[in-house]
Formats: sequence, C-alpha cells, structure tokens
Amino acid sequence: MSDVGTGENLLFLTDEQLRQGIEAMFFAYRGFTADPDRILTGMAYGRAHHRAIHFINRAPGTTVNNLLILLGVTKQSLNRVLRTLIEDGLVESRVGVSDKRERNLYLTDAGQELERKLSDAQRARMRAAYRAAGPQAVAGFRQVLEAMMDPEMRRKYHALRESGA
Amino acid sequence: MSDVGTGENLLFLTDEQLRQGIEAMFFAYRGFTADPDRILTGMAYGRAHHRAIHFINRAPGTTVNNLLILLGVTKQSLNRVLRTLIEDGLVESRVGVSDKRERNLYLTDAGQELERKLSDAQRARMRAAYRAAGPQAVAGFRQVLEAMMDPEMRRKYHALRESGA
DNA sequence: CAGCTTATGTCAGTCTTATTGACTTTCCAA
DNA sequence: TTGGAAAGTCAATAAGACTGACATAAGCTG
Repeated sequence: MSDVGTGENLLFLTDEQLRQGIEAMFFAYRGFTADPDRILTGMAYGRAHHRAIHFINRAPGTTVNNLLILLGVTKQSLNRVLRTLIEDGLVESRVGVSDKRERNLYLTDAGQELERKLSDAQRARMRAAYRAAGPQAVAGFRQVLEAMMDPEMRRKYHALRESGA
Repeated sequence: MSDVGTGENLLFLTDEQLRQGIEAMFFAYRGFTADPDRILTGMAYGRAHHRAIHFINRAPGTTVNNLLILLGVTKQSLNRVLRTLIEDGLVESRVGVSDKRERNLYLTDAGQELERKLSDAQRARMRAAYRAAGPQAVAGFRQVLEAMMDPEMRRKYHALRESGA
C-alpha cells in the first residue's frame, strides 16, 4: 500500500511515519469504541460500565481490587459503576471464600446477555478488520500493540490470556 | 510468539482471538496516551488540548469546522478548548482569505514548542514499539488499524497523509 | 488478645470533557 | 435580497474521573 515497512526499509522510523501511526491509533480507537457506545446510548450505562462488564466476564470471580488495577481507575470511580450494575442485577458480588474481606464479582444471566450484545458489535468490527488485513497483518498488529503497553499492563494482558485461553 | 496468524491458520478469527485483540487495543491505548497525559498534568491543559494542538500542527490553516469533524466533537466543546489556547497565545486564529466567515488556525511559536514536547513523548513510545516489533509488524499494524476506522475517518486520515507527506 | 494492615464501601467536593439547545454576528451565494 | 453556512457564545446537564476523609470488617502478627 504505502512504503511502510517494505522489507528492510531503514527509514520507517521517520517522524512522519510515527505521526501517521499516532493518527492511525486515534482514528482506529474511535471506530473501536463506536459500536458499543451506540448501543449504550439510551441505556443508563456508558463506556465505564462496558469495561467493567467486559473484564468481569473475562475473569469471573475477580476481586474489586484486581478490577481496579485492570481498569486503571480509583476505587470511588469503579464503585459508582459497580453499584449500579449490582443494583440492576447485571453483576453479582459474593463474599470471598478464603478471604472474607474480598468480594468476588460475577455476571448474572442478564449481565452475560448485555456482555454478549456489546462484544458482538465490537467483535464484528474486529473480525472485519482482521479479515480485510489478513493473518500476517494481524500478527504484526498484535506485536506492535503489545510493545506499546506499559510493562505492568502487559503482564495483566498476558494473565488474562492464560486464564481465558 | 502465539499461534496467531502463523501463515494460513484459518481459525484466527475465533472469539478468543478477537477478544484478545480487543483487550490489546484497550491496554495499548492506555500506554499510547499515558506520556502526553503525564506532561499535561499540572499544566492547565488536558487531552482535548493535546488533540487540538496535534491536528492544528498537522494541518496548519485548518478551519474550525474541519477540526470539529476531525476530532469528532461539537462546536461548543471545541470552542472552549480553542479559546483557552488562543488566550494563552499557543494558537492563532486568522480570518479566512477567500471566505471571511472562516477562521484559519495556526500554532504560534509557543504552540509549536508545546506540540513538540507532547509529540516527542508520544513518538518515543511509538518508536520503541516499532523497533521492538519490526517493519513487517508495523505494516500489519497499520493495515489493521486502517481497516478498523469508520470510512469517513479513513478518508480524513488519508487526507492528512497527503498534505503532511 | 491487641494492634496494624488490607479490602471494600461510601460521602463530599471538584475537574475535564463532552452533550443539547438557543441565539447572534458575519458573510457568501443564488 | 434573502437563505444558509461558519463561527462564537451562553446556559444547563451529564459521564467519568479525581482527591480526601472516614467507616467497617476481617486477616495477620507479635
């Protein structure tokens, strides 16, 4: 397509190339969040609820503290979101088994239903992009994204893959 | 690394693979914005100011309306940001030449200085990620991101490349 | 057991970014 | 000349985040 990374091109790290990468991230992230955002508009929920639901689904039984770190928000901020989800019967909070101070979080059936609805939309876009770009491009995509993460988040990302795979 | 896209693997579009892509986007975007956010903390500016500065630098002389569409925000929202940047002498607003209703936006020297400071940080991370992943991965990264954009934003993205290259 | 620490929850106040709606001024163009 | 477009502004509102302070329950350690 362009001259980016055609083989051994040593100039692929010019400022211009990097700026284009920055803009690509910006515009792509807009697309990435657009579909679930549209679904959530009209419901009483926003992107923060989506994120909480996603990770509770992904790591069932996770504690509040773990979710806090995963999402990179404060306790107070998460609590507001979590409270409404629990009140609305989408999330269940069970007292920890080994440590009764902890709360283990699970999606209820209704929670799982919303999760599927949201992730269906997001995965459809992801799937279309993956198909259009091809397997080799997907591998590169994942490599660059991973290299862009903060080390701590990269660990969290890998931990999810191990439990979820 | 993993089994993602090793050649002709036809199963690379499983839900699990797509979920991992979604999470990779989430965590990577956090890293992507972390450095400029850190710099802006303490200044009177936020991420919205960064975005405005970025695109004014990228497309000098752009109109308010064009910037609106580029950033995907409302006039009122942009105006608040733009006003402070103009008041603080980082952005200059000149009456349009051919159409006097329009305002053409430019960075002042001070504006360019801040732009460089912010983009240096962001590009450094981008550069490190590109280096770690290699040219071929970068090409794939760009392909997938582009496929993920809404068509209208893809056009805007290309328009920037033409003017900026 | 006493005291420290951890995990969670909550209240109050603030900030940034964004929204919708209404209205004005300026000015281009049919 | 009149309609509509570009920009700017005011007001009210919302989501999502923050800090700081405080409370409760429960685990851990001496």
